[in-house]
Amino acid sequence: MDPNYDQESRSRSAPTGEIDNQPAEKKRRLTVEQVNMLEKSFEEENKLEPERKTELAKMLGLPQRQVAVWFQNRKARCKIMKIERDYDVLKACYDSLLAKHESVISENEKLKSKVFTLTEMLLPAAHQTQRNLQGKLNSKGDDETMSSSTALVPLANDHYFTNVDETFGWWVWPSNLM
Amino acid sequence: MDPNYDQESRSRSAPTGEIDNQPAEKKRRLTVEQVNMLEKSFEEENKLEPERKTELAKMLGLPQRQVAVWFQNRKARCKIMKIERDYDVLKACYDSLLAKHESVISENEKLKSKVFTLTEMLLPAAHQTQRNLQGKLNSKGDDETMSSSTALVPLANDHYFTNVDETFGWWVWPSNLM
DNA sequence: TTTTAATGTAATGGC
DNA sequence: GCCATTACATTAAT
Repeated sequence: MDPNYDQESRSRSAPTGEIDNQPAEKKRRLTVEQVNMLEKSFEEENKLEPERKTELAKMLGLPQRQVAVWFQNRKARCKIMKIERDYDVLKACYDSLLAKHESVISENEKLKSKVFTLTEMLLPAAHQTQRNLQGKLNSKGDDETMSSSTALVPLANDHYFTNVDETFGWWVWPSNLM
Repeated sequence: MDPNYDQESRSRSAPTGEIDNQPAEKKRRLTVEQVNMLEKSFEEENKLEPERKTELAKMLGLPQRQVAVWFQNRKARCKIMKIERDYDVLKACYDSLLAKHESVISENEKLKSKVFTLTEMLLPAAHQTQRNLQGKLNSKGDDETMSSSTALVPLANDHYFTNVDETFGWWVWPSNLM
């Protein structure tokens, strides 16, 4: 499945070679063993102390300079990988929050509807109270024509429910209902 | 300010062997003029057709290969810059949404409180209805000890208001209030 | 098969 | 030592 590119074909200089003996050649590509060891070492400790560098270089048969370069490049790679991970994490958070937000919005709508319903349910009581008061004041009542939409209490509508705090700002509750 | 390198190519024979004939040694860095021109050209057109490549190379005194490589690297840089920009944009969106979310949550709390208040306001009416029913059933009423928290209707609490749909699921509205 | 875009990796030089 | 830059290699896609 995976193309087994052998590690020997690319690296012309021997793995044991200290410094490339070929003058004009640039050596490329470390062997998989070298990379594995470097990777393992990097995982253990991101920072490369001079001592470790020397040790690694000797173990891998590489110039210290190359080991140091490898670590630097590895760190750089690490950094951009981090950026990508951060993006993915943030994206997930965003999506999650968005879902939650929509859920709350939905709940909000239901609550508004509920408040509306409850308010309408309170209208007869308010009406009753009002009628009682009126009955006491002028002992004359005609209430048959008064529907909820023409009640003394203004009919609640969407506008009133837009700002929750003001929903009942305009109305004083009858004392017998408080 | 900038070290003026000559633009003659370097490069030795590569395994894949490109057109490399100049024996000149390692010259890295391009001059600012070269970079400026490449940059300008890149802004105009991200894609590098062979013709443009030839023209640019001639204009800059660089091997075509080097121009091509520069464009490749420039694209790569472009990409990671894009990732960073995307992150920033997403972050801003997230913060904005979070603020909105919290605002809605706050409104939600107020609505719940409102529903709670309205429900309590409805209790006397419900109580009254219940008392009337009881009066008809057993003609015996003691209601003085009945506070809102011990009303026949369960007292609404936070739990009941957590899920809006169930807020009144447990209670049947008295027919005279519907 | 040839070319190239995209990606990965090694190396250089400046600060 | 960290960083951006340059260069080369490799793989996928055409």
